[in-house]
Amino acid sequence: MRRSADERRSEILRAAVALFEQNGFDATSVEEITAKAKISKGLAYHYFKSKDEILLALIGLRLAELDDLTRRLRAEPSAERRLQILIDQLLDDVISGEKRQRFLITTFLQPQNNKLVQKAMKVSPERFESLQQEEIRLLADLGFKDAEAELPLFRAGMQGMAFLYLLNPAAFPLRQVAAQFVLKYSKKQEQT
Amino acid sequence: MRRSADERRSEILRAAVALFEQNGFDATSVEEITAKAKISKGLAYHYFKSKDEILLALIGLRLAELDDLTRRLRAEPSAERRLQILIDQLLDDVISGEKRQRFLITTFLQPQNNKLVQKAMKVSPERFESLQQEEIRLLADLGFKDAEAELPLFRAGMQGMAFLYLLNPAAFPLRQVAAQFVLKYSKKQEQT
Amino acid sequence: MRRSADERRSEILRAAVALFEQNGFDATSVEEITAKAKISKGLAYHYFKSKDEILLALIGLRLAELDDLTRRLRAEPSAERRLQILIDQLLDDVISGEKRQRFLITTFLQPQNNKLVQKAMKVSPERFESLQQEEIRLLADLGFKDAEAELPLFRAGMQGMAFLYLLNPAAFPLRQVAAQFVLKYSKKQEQT
Amino acid sequence: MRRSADERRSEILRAAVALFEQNGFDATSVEEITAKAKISKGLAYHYFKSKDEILLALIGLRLAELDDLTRRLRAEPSAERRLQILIDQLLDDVISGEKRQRFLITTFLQPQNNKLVQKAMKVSPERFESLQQEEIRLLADLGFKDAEAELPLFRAGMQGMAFLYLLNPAAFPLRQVAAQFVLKYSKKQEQT
DNA sequence: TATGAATGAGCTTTCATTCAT
DNA sequence: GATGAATGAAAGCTCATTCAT
Repeated sequence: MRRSADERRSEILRAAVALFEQNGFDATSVEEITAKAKISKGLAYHYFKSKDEILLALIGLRLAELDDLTRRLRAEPSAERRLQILIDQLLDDVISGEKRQRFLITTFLQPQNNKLVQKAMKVSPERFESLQQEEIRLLADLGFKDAEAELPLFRAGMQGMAFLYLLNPAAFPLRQVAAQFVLKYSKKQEQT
Repeated sequence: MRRSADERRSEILRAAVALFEQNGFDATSVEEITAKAKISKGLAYHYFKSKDEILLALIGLRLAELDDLTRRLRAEPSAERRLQILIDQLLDDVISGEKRQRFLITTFLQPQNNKLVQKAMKVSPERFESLQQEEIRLLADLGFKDAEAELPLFRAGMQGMAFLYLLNPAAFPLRQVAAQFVLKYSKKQEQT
Repeated sequence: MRRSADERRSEILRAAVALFEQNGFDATSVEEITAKAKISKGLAYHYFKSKDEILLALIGLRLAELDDLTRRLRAEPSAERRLQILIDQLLDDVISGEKRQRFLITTFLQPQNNKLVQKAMKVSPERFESLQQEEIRLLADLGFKDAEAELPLFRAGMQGMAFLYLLNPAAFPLRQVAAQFVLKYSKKQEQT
Repeated sequence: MRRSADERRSEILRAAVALFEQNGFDATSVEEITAKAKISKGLAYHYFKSKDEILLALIGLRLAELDDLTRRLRAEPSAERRLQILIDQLLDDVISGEKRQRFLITTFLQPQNNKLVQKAMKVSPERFESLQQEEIRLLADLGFKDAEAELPLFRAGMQGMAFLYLLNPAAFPLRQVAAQFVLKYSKKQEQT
């Protein structure tokens, strides 16, 4: 069955990510991926130079999604609504994409993946810069005088919620905590 | 060379943790561990039923350290100083034990380790309960009317700082952010 | 060197059976099998899921040979000649295939192989039924009024000869005893 | 706990035989044997030079039992009762000692055990000779003119019954067939 | 006698990758 | 493009045996 190269690549990536999420990168064999994608092993190596390249492509796809978030933040004038966009994105990533998020986090944290991760991030470094600018603008618009200084703490709160939920979803009331978080940062305007 | 059982176990664990931190659990072979511990492969299996059991022992050791933290919190009357204890512990874990912390986090997050992690945590479940009680007491003493409700957000901030530092130490000014964090929570007394 | 899948499977089985006969299943390593078949170790696992599966295939091949015997019995009208067919088969199995027979017997008798043997026999259970029917018909045609009741004793005699020969070929005059056995069962017509 | 050497040896052998019967010789480790016998591994090697020596001792014990059978046959004047003694012994060996019998047969048949078996039988070769004399005498007394010529067929019947029962106890009505066998050989007096 | 720490060779199995077809 | 046969290295684990204590 002839398909376009892009279609093929997508099929392989779709199969791979499902298996990586479930069993981890190391515990997933190329054989399993190709079986799930219903292609031969040889063909997978036609499209990807190695198993690592598959992971690389996966990370790339994920990072590309950040651009969309940045764009949406740029387009929204209201600071409150921008804060809500960020929170909604977090909730969606972490609740709908629970397994994927766990997989990405562990991939990024494992030192043996360092080179790979560096490689993936080098593709478009301005990506992170743009998002950060949006976050700073948000904090400034929310009333923080030194928004840049506030950013790390803001991010820590965000990532911390995500992390604790992923660690034990049943034990962490993510939606509720997220609402508290929004409240805390919305009120900031009148303070500081 | 004959050694006592405890000594040997420790040597193996010491070698294992160093390698796990550096290359990850999967990428570390039992052969490498025993080479580093300067013993034969067979002997490792004399002391640990499997490679997984080595990891289990390692996690157990780490969790046991929590008890010490809880004890120190209990013993300290001043809320401000208790907050500082928590922060210092965090800084120490994450700066001095950067690699180890990364290793533990990824171990806990990877779904393929679920059973293992469950097993390790079952050993002493009251451990987490006690620490949580201390954290709630701290927040209450810091002036939070509903300390229990505040806990998740507090923890999110703490874990988020640790996480962002581990993700990219050079890009996250941990000490500085931690200071901000302390400030924010110390002031709470007069608010809410 | 590329070969067809069937060819390869046969090569592996041929090598395996020779080694199993000589040294036993447990004492034969997959490495030895693949060395003898002049292929890599990995390839054996491409064709057989496990070492056990190789044994399973071997047993299957052997059991399939029973069908041929049943067919030949069915086709022969004379009872005397049918008795001779059975005896000839026994002599052939046990004299030409001495080692193989010893290997099969021990494989079937060892309790640790129980599951394997059950699995191998489940493939075609009617096989044994058909052969048994032929044996009963033979005994009936040889003059036994209750052929079904006679069958176990008949079989015991047959198997006993085989067994004693295999136990110590030099000490058991199989051909001669087989001739006595034939004589005894041929005369039955006039008796009982 | 100090015990006599003989007691110790017996304990080890008892443990070993139970495990060998269940899992086979190869699949039983010395560790398992010593655990079952509640002694240390070192001690087992104090009493037996090797794992093979344990098997050797086991076979020796079994062969020694033959002497008792021979003695009982010698002491009994009635041929019918002697036949019954043989049959009873067979039934007992094979029904009560089903697993053990299976283990012994496979041990004797496996070519890799040849040297071991030879060694075990060399201890007292006259043992087999004596029993054989008794069997010949029995057949003669039962009315066979050429008892010596009849012996192989007689033995084949005996061993065949044992073998078929061990192969599949549920499918072979041993007691009933044994009764038929006795009948057949008892009547011989008037024939031939 | 008695222990169990220690070894080292060997086992089955997996797997990323290559390549003839 | 597409297949799957083929490789070889390495992994986790077992085990008979030895030996210091």
